[in-house]
Amino acid sequence: MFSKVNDAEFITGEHTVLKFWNERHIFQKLRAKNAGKQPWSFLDGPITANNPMGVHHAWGRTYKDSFQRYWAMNGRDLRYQNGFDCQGLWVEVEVEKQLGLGAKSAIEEFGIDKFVQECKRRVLKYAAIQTEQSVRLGYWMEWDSPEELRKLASAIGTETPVTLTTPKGITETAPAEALVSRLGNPDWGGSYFTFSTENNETIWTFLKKCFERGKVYRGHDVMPWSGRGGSAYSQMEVADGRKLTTHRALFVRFPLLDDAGQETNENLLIWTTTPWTLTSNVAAMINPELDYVKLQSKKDGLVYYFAKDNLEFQRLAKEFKEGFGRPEWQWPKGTPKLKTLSQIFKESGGYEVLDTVKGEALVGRQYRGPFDELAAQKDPRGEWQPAPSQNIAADKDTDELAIANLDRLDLFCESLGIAIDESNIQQVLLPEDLKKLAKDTLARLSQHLKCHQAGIFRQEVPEFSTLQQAQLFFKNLGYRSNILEEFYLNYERSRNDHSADLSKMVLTKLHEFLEELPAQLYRNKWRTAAEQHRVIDGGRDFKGTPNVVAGEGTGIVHCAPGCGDIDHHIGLQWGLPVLAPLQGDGTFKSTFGPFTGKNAVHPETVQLVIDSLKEKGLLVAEEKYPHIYPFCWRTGDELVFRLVDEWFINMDWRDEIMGVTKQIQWLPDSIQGQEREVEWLTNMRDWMISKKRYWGLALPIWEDPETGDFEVIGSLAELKERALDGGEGWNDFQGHTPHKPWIDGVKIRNPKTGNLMTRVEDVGNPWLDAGIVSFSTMGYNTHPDMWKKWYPADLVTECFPGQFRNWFYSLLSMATMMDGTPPFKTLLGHRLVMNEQGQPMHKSDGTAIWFEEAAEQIGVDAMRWMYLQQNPASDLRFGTRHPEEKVTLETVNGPTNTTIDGVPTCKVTSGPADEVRRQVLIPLWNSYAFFVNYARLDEFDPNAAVVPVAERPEIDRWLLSNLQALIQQVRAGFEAFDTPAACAALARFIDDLSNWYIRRNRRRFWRSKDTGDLDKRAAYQTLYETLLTLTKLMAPMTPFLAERMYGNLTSGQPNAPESVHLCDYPTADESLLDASLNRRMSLAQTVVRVAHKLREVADQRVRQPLAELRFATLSAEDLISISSLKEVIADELNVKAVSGFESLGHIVKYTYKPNLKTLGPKYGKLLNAFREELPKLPSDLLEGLRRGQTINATVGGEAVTIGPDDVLIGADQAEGWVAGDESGIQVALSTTLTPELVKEGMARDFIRHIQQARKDANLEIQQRITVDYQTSEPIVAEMLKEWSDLISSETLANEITPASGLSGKPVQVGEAEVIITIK
RNA sequence: GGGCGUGUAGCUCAGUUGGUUAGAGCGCAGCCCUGAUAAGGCUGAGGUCCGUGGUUCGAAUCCACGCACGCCCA
Repeated sequence: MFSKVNDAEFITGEHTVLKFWNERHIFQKLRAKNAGKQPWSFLDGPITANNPMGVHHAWGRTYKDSFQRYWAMNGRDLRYQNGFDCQGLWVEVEVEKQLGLGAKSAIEEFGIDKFVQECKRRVLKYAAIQTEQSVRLGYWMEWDSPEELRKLASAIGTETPVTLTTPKGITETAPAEALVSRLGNPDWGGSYFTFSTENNETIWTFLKKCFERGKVYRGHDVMPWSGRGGSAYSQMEVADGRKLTTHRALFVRFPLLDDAGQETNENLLIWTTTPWTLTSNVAAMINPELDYVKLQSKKDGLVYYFAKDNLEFQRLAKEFKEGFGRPEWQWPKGTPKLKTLSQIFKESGGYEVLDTVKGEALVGRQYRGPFDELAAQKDPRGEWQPAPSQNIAADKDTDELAIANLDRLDLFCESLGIAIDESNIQQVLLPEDLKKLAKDTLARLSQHLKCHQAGIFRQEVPEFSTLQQAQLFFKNLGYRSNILEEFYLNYERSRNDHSADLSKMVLTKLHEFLEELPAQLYRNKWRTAAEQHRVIDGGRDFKGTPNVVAGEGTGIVHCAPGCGDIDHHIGLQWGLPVLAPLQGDGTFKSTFGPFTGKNAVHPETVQLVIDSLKEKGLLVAEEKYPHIYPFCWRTGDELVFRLVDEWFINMDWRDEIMGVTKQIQWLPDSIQGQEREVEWLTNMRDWMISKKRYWGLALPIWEDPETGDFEVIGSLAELKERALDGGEGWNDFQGHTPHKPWIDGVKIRNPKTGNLMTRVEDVGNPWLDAGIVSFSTMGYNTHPDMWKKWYPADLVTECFPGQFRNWFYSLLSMATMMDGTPPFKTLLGHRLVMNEQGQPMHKSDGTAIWFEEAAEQIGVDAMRWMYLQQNPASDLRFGTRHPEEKVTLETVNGPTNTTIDGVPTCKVTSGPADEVRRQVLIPLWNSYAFFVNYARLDEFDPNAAVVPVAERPEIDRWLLSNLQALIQQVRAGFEAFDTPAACAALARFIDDLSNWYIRRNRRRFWRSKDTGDLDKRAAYQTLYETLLTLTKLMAPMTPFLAERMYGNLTSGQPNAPESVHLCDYPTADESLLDASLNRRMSLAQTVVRVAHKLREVADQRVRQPLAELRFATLSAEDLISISSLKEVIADELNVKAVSGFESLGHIVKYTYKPNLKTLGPKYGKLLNAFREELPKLPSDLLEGLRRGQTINATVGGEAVTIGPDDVLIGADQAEGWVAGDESGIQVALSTTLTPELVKEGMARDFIRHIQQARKDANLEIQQRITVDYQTSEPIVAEMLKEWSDLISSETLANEITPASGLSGKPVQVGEAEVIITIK
């Protein structure tokens, strides 16, 4: 017997279901049921275990859970392993805050070991929290018990043994560190933690493979650096610490040199706010498109170049008046307004503008640097770390440019693609040949440069389109030979002067140039900074705006590749030497003469720079310059940019990764994931895998401090062997996880030198941790059979913006290196969760919605449906958090007014969730409630003899047929990872069920209980079957609601599985699928829809019966189809008669329009004539078309043949009828009312009002009443004479009596006003 | 600067190989239905289909150029 169903109360219902699952161990039963069957492999992307979950995490987790539930119901075996991302700076930052540690040195004082244990503790704490939240979402995974995780968290860092019970029921007793290092291993079960030893060790395996292929190398990068903090900062941290400050800014001249290397009286004028960086100057950057003035100072006759716009530019004029964008950032008192350059030169004796040139003209000019006397400037290599030399060799081999012996000019020409020999060299002079020569030369230059690029410069080589462009490129590269110039001049001359000698000269110079080019390029590598000072193109940033602009400076920017981010990038592009002046503590290195040991940002250092420049006569002017500058948010010190050593993986095997990428299905299609990933792979740089921090993967790189030799170790076993074989420190390390600081004590012997090798200090990039999981979590090293079973994953899913270069990238590249295969078959990406206005939600302004706030206010089923129905390619506008409205949440553990992390809980509203409830969940629930509540009254027995479907009424067969179609659609949706399609199909079906089937069939359920007729039983059985199937279909999507409905529908059914999630997923019964029935019903629904519209037009409410509806169709078949459903139509529309006609010509005026789609191809240009003339053809002729005949007519003066398909027929207004049409079906509705019809309409109104009154009075369905009414209209009594029996039986009224003195609001019965009361 | 994508109703978005009167949901206005329904249905108002030019009998759709926005890259 079913339990009575009341309001849905979705959220408390979810709580009940959670308890039910828990108490009955449903998840465990599901796993047992499918154990050992065909696997379906899902690989979870690790969630950062550093904060509680927000609603944005729930989207992906809903996909993950729904697909797993779907495949489990299809009998597949699953791993159910969740993942936590545990290592990295994000954890360190939070732990530092928590412990009040201000700087890197503070961490070291605190103790790296204790710090690392704190990081583990935090991760375990949040893993426990996220586990609880995920359980609330209904996310079925093999979860570790949150209590066990908390137990480990509190014990970490102590030696006391702890007893851990794992999800697979194994108990182990050991110190927490040892237990934690093994979390997630296949024997224990439970979530994987990327800090586990297996995860870290598998990354070692990967890095070893990279090393064996010669891909690991040491390079460098320039990072924001805090001297006192002793650490590099991320962009985010930098943004936090910005402050307004005043620097001593300098205008400095760099004397330009002539071709012979002698100083001229011309100078570049540069400007800097960081004087200390001048010590490491290498180049000067200009913007080639900008105009530069050539200005002569009257004081000493020196000539200066700087941006023309800067001469009169009022620098910081706006900031002087308005400040720097924040109220507290006003122009500092005592700092004078900035002078224009014009003013500065006027004050020192005046100036004269000699000329204006484009920046392009300066490119390649050499100059004398401001601190060339320093040893660092004379070091031939600077800090440049060449890429592995074998790469350069390899690239040289691919240089296909055949530089043949000059004696065989013909061969050379041939290599350039010009067929010619020396005997007819005259032909070279033909303009076409010159053109071709120029074109081919440029192409060859591009190709040639690309071949020699590696290890020398990084600038992308364009396909040169002009010789000037090529020349400029070479100048940027510091190419100093004049051969190119000569070639260029000869080429220009030969275009006008066709002589064989000149022609030969062109080819000779070209040959010489190409021959010399590599030597020139490689020579640059060994030139000192002092020898290489030159003007270069400053390039553009990622937005395409030039790095160098006129305005604040001089339009010439001094470039110190070891001291600035842009400088570094541009420097690498053009192959400049990199001078790194600073040590880790922010002081100068020993190669910087008088600066050695001085702090870069100390005022004394600035003074020293100024004094030195003055002495050399290079200081043009000095000023106080206020600006926003980054400071260390911990120490308050000014940040500097510092060159740091980093470790890289050379990604020159990108083609292999692309090959793997292309074997994967990337969803959704519209996002072009594969193309994006391939594009990223095409453009990406080498992978920087190191980070100068404490908590993370210990990079398994051991270095010989003397020679710089390094080795990558592939496993702890290998390390142990090496450490015990002549190394040291293994015994002290043993018993600890391979993290800093413990691992750092292990040393190995360099077989080449016999020196001890020490591990590099760095930790790893955290994307290594996440990228290895397709190997580590499936046991690649330790459980190879298991790995073979589960690899590759059938699905991974993740929020995609950003992941193409993060997780997806690391998964793909690591799998390519490890196994050469795709780590997953399908990737389903989804976009971001936004607020209702489409804006991002922020933690800081209180608009971020926490998971539990949404779960306990919106309901998890509604949330899940929202995610699943959302197009994954679009942002989801989830809802709004109202930070000012605090609320108390009723959770499964009782009321709370804070989130799991202690934030006060606030009101959350969501339009989309309301809609889901209104359109899907409530109609479904109401359908279910309708069934259950009538079935209870009727004592319907689900086990009663089944009425064969074939014997059930057509509408039952229609519903069941539609249900089979639905099963197919939902299955197809899941299998294509297209949940929106599945949701849409379900929503449509639920609408049909509720608003068509149930509404149409209500009366079949009302008949008194002892009737016991087959028709009624058929109705119950049809609806029961449908609802039960729906619960199974929806179980993966709305697991709670489905479980509740299923539980009640199957109560007292001993053979039914105890949970909907233990059922098999429904399979369509094709024998019940009746496409023609579905089509017929859909036609009838069309007729009904049109007729409803017509009632609207005629202003006739549905309760008013009408005499007749007539319809006509294009095909006889449709006419029969609709006729078969006449009763349905009549009843639905409240008309007395429904009749089908071949033509409605007698009551309807037909309109004919040309079907352009079919006529277009046949008659093309006549179409306009068709449009005009066809409707005007004689109506008897056109009528033939309606009967399916082909007619001949004259259109546009031409004889044409028109078939029935060539016209579109519509129905227009007629007299006494209203008429309309849709999709070829014409419908006419009689509007003439007889007194009988009017009275019947009144009766229906009367019933309706009584029913409303019953409802308002909350009467039970079966309760009987008496009715009083009062009216001044005699027609009411007349109506009742005829209709009181019906009214009484419909409303369970014992009597209907006229009365007087009734109070209450009169209601409309037909035209009459009546007061009706019930009791 | 290069590549990719997007531009359709107040908002969010569909729109098939080019075809007639460009659709849906939300919101707004009105009406209707309802003894399962705190739901639902219908109608209406609301459109320079980003702009310009081209191809075509016919363009939201195809092509070219431009504009705006987004993403990726350097």
